[in-house]
Amino acid sequence: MTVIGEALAFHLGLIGEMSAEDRAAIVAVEGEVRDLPRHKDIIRHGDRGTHAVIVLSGLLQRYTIGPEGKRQIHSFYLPTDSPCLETLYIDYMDNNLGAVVDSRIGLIPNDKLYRLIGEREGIRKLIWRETLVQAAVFREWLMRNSNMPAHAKLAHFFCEMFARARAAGLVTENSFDLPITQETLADAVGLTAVHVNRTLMLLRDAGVVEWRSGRLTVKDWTKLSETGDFDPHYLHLRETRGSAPG
Amino acid sequence: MTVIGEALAFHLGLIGEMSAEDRAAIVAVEGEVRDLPRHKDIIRHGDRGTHAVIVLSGLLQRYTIGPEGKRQIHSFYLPTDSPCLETLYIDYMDNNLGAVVDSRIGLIPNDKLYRLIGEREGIRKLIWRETLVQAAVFREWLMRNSNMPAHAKLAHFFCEMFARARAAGLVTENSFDLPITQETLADAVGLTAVHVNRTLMLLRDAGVVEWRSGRLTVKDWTKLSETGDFDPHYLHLRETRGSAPG
DNA sequence: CGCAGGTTTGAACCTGCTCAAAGTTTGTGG
DNA sequence: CCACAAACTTTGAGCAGGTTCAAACCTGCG
Repeated sequence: MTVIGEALAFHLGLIGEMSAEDRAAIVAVEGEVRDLPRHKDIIRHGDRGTHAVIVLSGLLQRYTIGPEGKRQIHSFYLPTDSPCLETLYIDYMDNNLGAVVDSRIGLIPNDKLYRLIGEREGIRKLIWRETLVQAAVFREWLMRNSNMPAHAKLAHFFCEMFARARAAGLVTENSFDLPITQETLADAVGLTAVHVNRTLMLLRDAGVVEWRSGRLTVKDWTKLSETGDFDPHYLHLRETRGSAPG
Repeated sequence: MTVIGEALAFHLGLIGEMSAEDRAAIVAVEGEVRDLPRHKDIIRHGDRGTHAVIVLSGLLQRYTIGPEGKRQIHSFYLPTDSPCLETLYIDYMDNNLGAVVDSRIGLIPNDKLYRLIGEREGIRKLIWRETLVQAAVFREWLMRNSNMPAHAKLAHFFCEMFARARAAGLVTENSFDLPITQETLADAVGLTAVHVNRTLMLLRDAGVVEWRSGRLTVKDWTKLSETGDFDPHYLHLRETRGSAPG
């Protein structure tokens, strides 16, 4: 039983059923634990992925840099999230993965996962499913960033992060760590830092959310999810009621 | 050997190597061929996917409808494309799949694919890979719709469709069928039909593309791909030179 | 205590939106 | 093969949400 295996089993358990045997097999997975300082990348555009990554603490981001230096963030990864399962069957990366703040990650050699996938159908299903859920999240971000006005974008974003944090057991008292800057948030939702700032003040004044020193508190979930037109289905969590706090 | 199996084998062959045995197994796959009239959906939000879909002729679109009736298109599917491979391991759909114009599709029962996936590692890899490539496309659309000005969005969109059409062997004389309306295009790139129209005229006047009666002709690939800052890597095509015409 | 990174503010600007109407093309029935 | 309707494209003019650039203001940290 390893920290990494433990985290992976926990995470996969959030999106599907797992037999005791499968769980045991996953929990036994070993890998390298590594500390990743803030702003450092672990995977770069063009790399050939050889390891799966799992977040143990901190926060990671997946992003690309556009031609005029514009950064588009594709997703954030909370502790127990595992980006890069896609490296299993994609030859080389078309985006970057880096640490938003000092983080601790686990690296699992793809070989180990290939073996599990080949031997255990249940695990194969779960890992495959995990990659599909991530695709669903990308689609939702596409919808959000293409079609929503600024205040709805922010609300939707907060809802997603809250729902995921909650499922991962990271929420206490309706708040959780979201250690990103307004600039970073702007790069995620496709707005300017300035405009994010102004919009944020509206949400704050409306008593919907509080966001200070890297910790987000949801003051009024109903208003927040209505503002962001948030429907957690796309996260395909087993416990979909995970969307409402309580 | 069936039309459906044939098409699927061809499509998977575009993104990875396939052994002769695997090819034979795929080509033998049977399914139901069905005609889908324009604007009719084959899969709806909330459905439980039981079949994989493969486009035989026409054009499909994947989309969601927002709260104010706004439609976001997530992707278009050209002949031989196969949306919905994800239904294999996702319980229910979080989006719709419908026909843009009268189309002919193949329906493959998931059971048949489960068997192939379980028995043949090569096929498993290819199908999984296909679902991952689609995720990469969603990420690219996210980037495009979040960060690019109108003219670049259109150019990028045309580049992608052209590159994919070309890989699928649908391009002749630098042109291919793109039977969508400006309204539909607007819903894909996150603009208004009016603004799409105006932007289109600029590209046309600049001699970059011609788009008339549902057929797109690329007049100047270099200018087009520069305008759209298009890099075909994310399509993960085996023949990535598929991006340049000629 | 002072600095660096992050947040807040202001004011002018511009891209893309809205609404509404006029053209044009496509398809259908007579 | 024409006539008509429906669908799609084009045009205009005013408007607004979000951007830009620049400066001031916090806040946490060494």
